[in-house]
Amino acid sequence: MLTQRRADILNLVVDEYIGTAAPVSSRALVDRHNLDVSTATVRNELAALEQEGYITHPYTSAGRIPSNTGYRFYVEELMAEEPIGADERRTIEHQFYQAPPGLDEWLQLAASVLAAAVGNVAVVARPQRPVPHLRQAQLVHLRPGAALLVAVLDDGSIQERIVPAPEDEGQPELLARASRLNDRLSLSDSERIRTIAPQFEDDDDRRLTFEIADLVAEGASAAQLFIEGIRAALAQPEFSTTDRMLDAVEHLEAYELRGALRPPQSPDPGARVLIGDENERDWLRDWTMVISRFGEPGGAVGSVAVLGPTRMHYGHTIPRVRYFARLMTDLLHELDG
Amino acid sequence: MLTQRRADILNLVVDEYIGTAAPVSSRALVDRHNLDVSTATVRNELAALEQEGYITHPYTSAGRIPSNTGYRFYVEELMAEEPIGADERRTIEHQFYQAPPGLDEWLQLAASVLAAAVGNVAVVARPQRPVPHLRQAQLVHLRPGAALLVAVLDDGSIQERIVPAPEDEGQPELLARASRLNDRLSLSDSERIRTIAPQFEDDDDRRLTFEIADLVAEGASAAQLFIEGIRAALAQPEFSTTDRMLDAVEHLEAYELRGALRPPQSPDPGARVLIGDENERDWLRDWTMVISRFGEPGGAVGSVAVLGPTRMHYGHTIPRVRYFARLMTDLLHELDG
DNA sequence: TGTTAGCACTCTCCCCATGAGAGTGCTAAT
DNA sequence: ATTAGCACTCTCATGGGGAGAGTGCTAACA
Repeated sequence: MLTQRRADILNLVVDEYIGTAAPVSSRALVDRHNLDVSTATVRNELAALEQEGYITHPYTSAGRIPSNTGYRFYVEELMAEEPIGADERRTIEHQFYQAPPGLDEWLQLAASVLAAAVGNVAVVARPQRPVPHLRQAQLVHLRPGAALLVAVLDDGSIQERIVPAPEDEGQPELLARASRLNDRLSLSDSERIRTIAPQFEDDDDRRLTFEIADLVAEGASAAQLFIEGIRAALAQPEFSTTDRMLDAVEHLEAYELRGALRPPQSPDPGARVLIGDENERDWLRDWTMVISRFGEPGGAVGSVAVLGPTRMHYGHTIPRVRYFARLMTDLLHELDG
Repeated sequence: MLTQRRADILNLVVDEYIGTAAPVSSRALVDRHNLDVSTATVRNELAALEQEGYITHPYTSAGRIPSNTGYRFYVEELMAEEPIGADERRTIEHQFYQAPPGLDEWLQLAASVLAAAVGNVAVVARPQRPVPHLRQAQLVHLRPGAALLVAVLDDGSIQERIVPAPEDEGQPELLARASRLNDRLSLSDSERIRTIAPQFEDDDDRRLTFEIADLVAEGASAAQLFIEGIRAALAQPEFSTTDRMLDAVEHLEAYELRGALRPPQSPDPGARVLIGDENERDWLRDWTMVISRFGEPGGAVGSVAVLGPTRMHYGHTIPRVRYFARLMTDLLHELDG
């Protein structure tokens, strides 16, 4: 365990490094935080902290930089959380009540406001149920022999597909068909829909039922992501060379991020912090991800996450990720009545 | 007008510069294209071409670089188009027939295949009608007092919104309402829907009709964009400094690109090429945009575009943009029967 | 035993001079 | 009209040098 003074110094080193992005010297610590010991004493403590693995040296004679272990200790024991002031809260919530109401609008807004608040990449994943159920299916006549099948699921998402339809049926017949199907299939998951299908006498009904089962199953696959703040994140000194920037750009897109976030099982009240190699993906080795799940247990669950360099303003970012997750939970409630 | 030889030399300069991204010297021209004149002669011609504004000098004694006028002349008079081979065509089309059928899937695929084919940013805009019409509206019961209003438009897009509903109505009543509304509103544009609204006796019907008119109007606003190939474009020497890369990243997002593409009026058979300051947006000053519209006149019209540095492989890019526009037109036909 | 002043040592980074190399423009000859 | 020849210009890579920032260590001190 670290002595009090050592912990204090580690705290200062991390704070300083987060602020300046430059290796921290003993002089800087003493001068800027009026410690009542000399730089030599601080140097001794720094050497000890390095010994124990909390900080490193880029080269023999530069200042100290926190290691991943250092960051982890900082996040768990030292960090002072920067609370969200009433003003900030009001400004943010105001934007949501001014925006046109609607889940997608709000998710988009959340991503961009959060990104602006933390100056890093913000990712918001649309809430999903692990097993979505059909709320209602609809058949829209397109032309003889083809219709648009639209399925509204219970997590609020809409799936669509063009399907073959009986040549001689127009909109009225399709409406009748849809209501016949809805009577039997409404509120079922795709598995159940598939088991019901064979019970339909009519060939077309049966075929359409399988199509509906497919659509419902699709609803459980990839969640839609809202990504913002790439430009701000890339402006940081960590990406000062073009190749690092290219690497980042390559990975900061929906497909890759979906993999990094992974499907949420259930909401969690706090925020998980994954620092550097605590992330599974290789390309995230130099990144930190702060992630929180929102929604109701048993209901649709989404994610709010912030991605940035390991040198991240943790005390600022973590409470804000938590706050946005809570906010989204509240907004979901509002939609559900 | 340029003499034949001068035009030939300009052609070579542009080809060479497109290939190497380095200023072209008289020596390089003579050696690599076994001209039967000396470098001195070529230098005289280059000086003349510079006089007439087709090429420039980065500094006193470097090779020549095409100017925007040079590129324009090249595109209109000199460029050899690189036709799309049967193999390439087959590979591309194969991907579309392998993909799950559906407009969005195809648009996404088009963006990513085109981006890979030209090594630059590809943007595909979802087809829209200038004045969309309602195909069918649907009301899905969410909870007492609220329903999801879903509108399917005649360009295949789906708009949704949560709306208040009479407290005591369940799904059956809402279905009846929807079919009542559809009978009157189907195939109307938002303007007409608004004029029909007052004819409804029932207050809720009237209110819902206005909501539907809103949704249909929204369908005419921002087109959905599919953007791919950012990473490839940024890897080019034009973006060799981080600030240029940051600039590019900042602008290469849906909101900005929508402005740059502007809503299409009607399909065009060819491809428009906008070089450097021929673009309206300031940030596109160093970019070239090759754009083509697809769809049927009078129907929904979308866009296929490629964005890259003015030093772009025009002979390769232009036919491919044209080809993808034709391909998308064909695929639209397939969806419409 | 913990703290501190002092100092030698190390490493980076910026600056600048330098020289090679690439290319042009011009002139005079063909 | 073309070309050889040459002076001239500008870039870019290289390396040396010096300033600056910081450390680690030692020896003195409370």
